[in-house]
Amino acid sequence: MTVNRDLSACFDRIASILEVQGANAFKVNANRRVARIIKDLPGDIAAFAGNKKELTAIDGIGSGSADRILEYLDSGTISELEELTAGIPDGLVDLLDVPGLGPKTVRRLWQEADVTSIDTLRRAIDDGTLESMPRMGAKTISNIADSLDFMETAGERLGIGIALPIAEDLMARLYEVTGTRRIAYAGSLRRGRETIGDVDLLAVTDDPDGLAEAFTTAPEVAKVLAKGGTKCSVRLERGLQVDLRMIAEEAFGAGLMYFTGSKEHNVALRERAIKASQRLNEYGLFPDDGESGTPQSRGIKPVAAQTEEDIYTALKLPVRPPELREQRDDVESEPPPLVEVSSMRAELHAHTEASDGVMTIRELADEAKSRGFHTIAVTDHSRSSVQANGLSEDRLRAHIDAVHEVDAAIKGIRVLAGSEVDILSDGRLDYDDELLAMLDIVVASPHVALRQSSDKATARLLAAIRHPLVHIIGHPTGRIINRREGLSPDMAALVEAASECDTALEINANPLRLDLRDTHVRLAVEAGCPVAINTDAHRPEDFDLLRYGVLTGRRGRLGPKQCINAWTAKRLHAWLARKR
DNA sequence: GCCGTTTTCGGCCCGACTGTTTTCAGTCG
Repeated sequence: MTVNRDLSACFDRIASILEVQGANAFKVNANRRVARIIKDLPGDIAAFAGNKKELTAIDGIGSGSADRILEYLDSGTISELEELTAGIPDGLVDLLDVPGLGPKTVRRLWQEADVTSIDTLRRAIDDGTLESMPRMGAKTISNIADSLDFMETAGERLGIGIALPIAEDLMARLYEVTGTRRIAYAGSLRRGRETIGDVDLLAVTDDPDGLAEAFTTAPEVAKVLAKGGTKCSVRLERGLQVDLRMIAEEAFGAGLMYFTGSKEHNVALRERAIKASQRLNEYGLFPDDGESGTPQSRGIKPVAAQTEEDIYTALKLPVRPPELREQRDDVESEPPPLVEVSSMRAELHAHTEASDGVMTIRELADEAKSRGFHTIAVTDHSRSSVQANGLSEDRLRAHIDAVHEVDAAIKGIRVLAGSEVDILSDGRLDYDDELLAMLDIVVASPHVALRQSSDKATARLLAAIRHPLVHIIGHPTGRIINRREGLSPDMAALVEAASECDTALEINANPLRLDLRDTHVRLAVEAGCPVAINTDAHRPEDFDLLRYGVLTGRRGRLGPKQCINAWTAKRLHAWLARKR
């Protein structure tokens, strides 16, 4: 799948160079769109080799892009990209990454001040070259310098597990401000993406100035980027940008929809509106009278604006949950029913102090019961996971008895004796079948050899999926977001085998993992294989991570019928018993 | 570059904020 990423980067680069060269903006966008399509493709782009017809069947990929994709798959290069690259200095495209610098400015910097890279830009600021350029005042130069400083310290996008609590804390603070009536988060956070670039907050308030003041002077704010009557933008100390938009209560739905995006979804909705002689913006859906000027500024009453549901309905479209607004489906397609946190009834992957958790079996069971679950599986690590205090065979036998004792003693929840068994690098499991057969549930997970080849990883995971005693494959790729790539198996082959063998693939809800990832979940859903959402709890508070797994499931179109944690106790236990 | 129930050309989403200049271009989302 690294081919997808590399090829996607090629199209992004083509777009960037064209942009700096001043090419038609729509041409630039078309290339960006192709880059995005390839990056989001759940399967390997190499599967399209030699098949132009299937490529152009994808919305957004035309004849020209298809040719360039085929050329890349055939030769590893795109001649057009090489020509474009030869026409500009190395490093020029990097300047587009500087916040506040766009293609027009980069072009001017290059042609008028001989700035061709981040380094030469820094020098041009230091030696005063920039000051001599027209439309380059002290404030602009100071902002560019700040951006360069910011880039040196800023890391990657923040994980949703960090960004969401930050947003919730900030929202709680803004709720305290007099006059605040409503606060919501939008953007990629609301769509449940695994990483977040910036946070969008929407507010309804009787005192916009007071709220803007409170927001921009909050203690965690490091820099105020913008402060206007309806929009403020700040950067927090840990680098996260937060935008606050103040909107009217009667247009809350329109604002929420607009700022939730995705951008591509918004474009699709606007195009839909235009076809119906309407105009859609963040203030509402308006009839288009053909006059110039914004409809809201001319006193035109919106057709819909109060809620998102009103707007979708007025556009004659099905209401789409935020997680499915990445524009991977046509806006007209009916979204399927999706899993919800409240529909989760079982936790099937959790640890106790026997391996690397902190709870006793009883404490784990009590915690699960307090969450309203009908089943909790005790799945401590197996013997090879030495770093996690994995259980020897003898310890596991004693542990099984201890779990069954708690199960007999506690009322209102079933406590299953299980194990998170290592899938060894060659696909064998870490315990003998005889011992595995004594367990109520087996979660098999890869923990070591996470850099092996795609072919080996596929064979390894297929062996575990097909093992007659395995119920669930835990965190199938072993990736850690922003830290470790993990395995890249042929996911299409895995979900097909999982479907045949009735083995569940896990969405590990830990926000550092989210593994399966959303695009993999979608493949699993399409293949019809069972999917589990587990928190992999080591501490009581880890049960709260469930929401991240549910968001990921929803982004993959996972419904409660296919999610084994949402099943009734009777159905789940019957399903587990079939592999015993 | 892509697209098409207005189809092979002509259009392609829309508004806020900033900085600099004095009416708007550029950037961003």
